[in-house]
Amino acid sequence: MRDVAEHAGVSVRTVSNVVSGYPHVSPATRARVQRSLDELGYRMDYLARGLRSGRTGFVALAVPFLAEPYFAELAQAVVKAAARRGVTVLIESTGGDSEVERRILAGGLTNVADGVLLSALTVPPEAAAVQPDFPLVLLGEHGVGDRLPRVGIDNVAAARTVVEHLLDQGCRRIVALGRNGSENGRQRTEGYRQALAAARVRPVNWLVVPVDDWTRKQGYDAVRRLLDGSGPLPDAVFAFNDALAIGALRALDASGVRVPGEVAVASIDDVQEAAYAHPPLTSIAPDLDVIAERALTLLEEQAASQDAGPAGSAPDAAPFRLVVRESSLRAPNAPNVPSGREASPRLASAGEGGQ
Amino acid sequence: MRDVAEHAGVSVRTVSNVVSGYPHVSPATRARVQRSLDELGYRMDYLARGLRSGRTGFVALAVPFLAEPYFAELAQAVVKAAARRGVTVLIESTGGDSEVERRILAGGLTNVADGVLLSALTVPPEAAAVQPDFPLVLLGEHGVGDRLPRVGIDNVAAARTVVEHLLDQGCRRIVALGRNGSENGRQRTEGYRQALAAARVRPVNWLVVPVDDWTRKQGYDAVRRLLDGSGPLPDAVFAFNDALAIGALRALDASGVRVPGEVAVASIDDVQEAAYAHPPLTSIAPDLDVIAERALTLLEEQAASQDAGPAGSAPDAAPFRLVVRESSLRAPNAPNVPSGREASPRLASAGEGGQ
DNA sequence: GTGAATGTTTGCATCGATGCAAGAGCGGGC
DNA sequence: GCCCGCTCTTGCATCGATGCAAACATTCAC
Repeated sequence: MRDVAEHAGVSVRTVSNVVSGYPHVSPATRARVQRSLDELGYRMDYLARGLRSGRTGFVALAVPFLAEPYFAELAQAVVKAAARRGVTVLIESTGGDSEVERRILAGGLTNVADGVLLSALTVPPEAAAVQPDFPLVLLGEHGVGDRLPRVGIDNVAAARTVVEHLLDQGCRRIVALGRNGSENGRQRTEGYRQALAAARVRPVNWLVVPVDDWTRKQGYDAVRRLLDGSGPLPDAVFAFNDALAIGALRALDASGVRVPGEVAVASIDDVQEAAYAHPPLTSIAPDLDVIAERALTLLEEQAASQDAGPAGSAPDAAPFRLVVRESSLRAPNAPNVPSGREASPRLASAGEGGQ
Repeated sequence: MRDVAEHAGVSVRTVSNVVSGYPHVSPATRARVQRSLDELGYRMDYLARGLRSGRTGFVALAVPFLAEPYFAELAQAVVKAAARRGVTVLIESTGGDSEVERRILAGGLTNVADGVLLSALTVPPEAAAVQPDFPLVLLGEHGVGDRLPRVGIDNVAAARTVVEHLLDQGCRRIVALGRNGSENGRQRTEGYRQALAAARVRPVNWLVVPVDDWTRKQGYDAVRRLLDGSGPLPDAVFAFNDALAIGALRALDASGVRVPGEVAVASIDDVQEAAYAHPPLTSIAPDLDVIAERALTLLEEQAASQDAGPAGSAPDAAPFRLVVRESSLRAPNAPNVPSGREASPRLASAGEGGQ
């Protein structure tokens, strides 16, 4: 910048004024500086700006596994929303390592980012208890410390919606696939329970199958074990996310079980892959755009407020929709076409998120 | 840091020495400073360090679409490799916008990252012509400016390997699905041509189907059109990436065409989804770990060399493997199990990358 | 006891930008 | 003719860390 100033014959400060769009610069000077800027190929050093001004224009997003489609699509939505605000997203993949997550909660990304969005598998309670001194919003995870602001769908309601749909299809022996140590898993189990209880399903038909993590492989293995077991077959599988459902579908197919004829399948996430599954997968579609938008807004509000740290959480949940596809239709007369979010509007009933 | 220095009764410089692990600090002092560090909850300001030292510890990775599984898995591999070196990855999603890519090539991420990894859909020739003044490595894209260093598989060889495999299975009317404006598309088409020519397939059976982009939807639509057309059915589809293949599989299934019985399908990428497709998809698996590792090494070398900019490219290609699954086996006697990379070693023949 | 060698600590300048407030130039009102 | 107010431009200090080299302390050899 000093070079540019010399080249244009003005002070460093004036160059800064031109670059940052300060209004009181004469057109002549502005033009001359601009020319020098171009000629010398000046590039702003964002670090220096960040150091002086305290704001970097970065927002950090930490997710457990970038290669998991749900998180990739979430990241994409955040990047898109951030671009609209002129903000660059710095993505970090924690690998689900709670040590890394702890480090982030402890402020490991402060100074380099104006705010942090954390999508943790499980927020350790003791970490959730402390009040961070930087803008922070949790994505998805919920319920542990309501002290931390959070954006996500109502997991209980989402699970209940899926199970109610399966009940509507005449299923009575529904497996809940995916309980693990996570809070999300607990809540989705709870939604499953509520739906069954409301429908007065006999307790002998309540089946909760645990898994280690929410991957295709775990879904495949769990269903394989289920089919090899001695108990009566279920007539539906409610998978806690699409990856588990995809694995379940493959296992059912491998065992020659017809879907949805013998077993209906539905889950939560509605990743792109779901519409191309075999058969196309019924799933809950969280509104990722709204989630991303709201999360960034919360960060901005925190940054603007004096105390800088996360304030009391706004507890309203993000909206979601149930996207019904062939995998859960017991009387399959729907066309066997991949139906995206807009492709089958008549089949998509509104979710109950947002309240 | 100043606060810590006062609290511990030492100079700022000594605190810096402790933090950065400078060897000549007496144990007593080190302990005292460390205690103050913990007590005051000191956090390093990476911006300031980066400003002073010129190295930030960040590497930028720009990909077109994070939500595309291939790029998500590539990003995951880069993050993992970077973590081993104590480097943090800053991921940017360009949205395939060539304007954004141009901005990155022009140095939009310099100063904030020590190096840039760019996975561009199409590198504009005029942008590839200039010599960047910062460490830069291209991922995947290839052939335009051999001046820019690049890491990726040999697309021609990969495509040839797939088509040879389909020919081995007895296929003679093979569709190449995925030509578009990209250099990658051109090269994969070339590999297809080479394989057919070597096998003396009659020109009437050479079918190249263009698409707009390499997505499931484009694959679905293109195959739909193909099946609705009047020409004789192909007996194999070689899709240029897994997304196209997944779309193709769905279209074939929707039309009641048996895979691999009537039409074999194979492609390139071997994303996790491929092993769970219906039927499990034969695909070329590029060694993403090697690609990521090599790309970071190239960045380091550039950073170490005096001229700082990318030097002449090391033109050796990254290794890949052909992972054979059910979708391409004309006599399907393989178990209908999702076979991951390690799951079916006997079926996986070595690729010819790396030479 | 003296000088050298090694080990430990410190001060100062600096990276590149911006916040702040003052200085320079100029036209108009009374 | 003087002062006020406005526009445009500038100098200086500063953000938080590190490079450099000097200063100080301690030990050792002769």
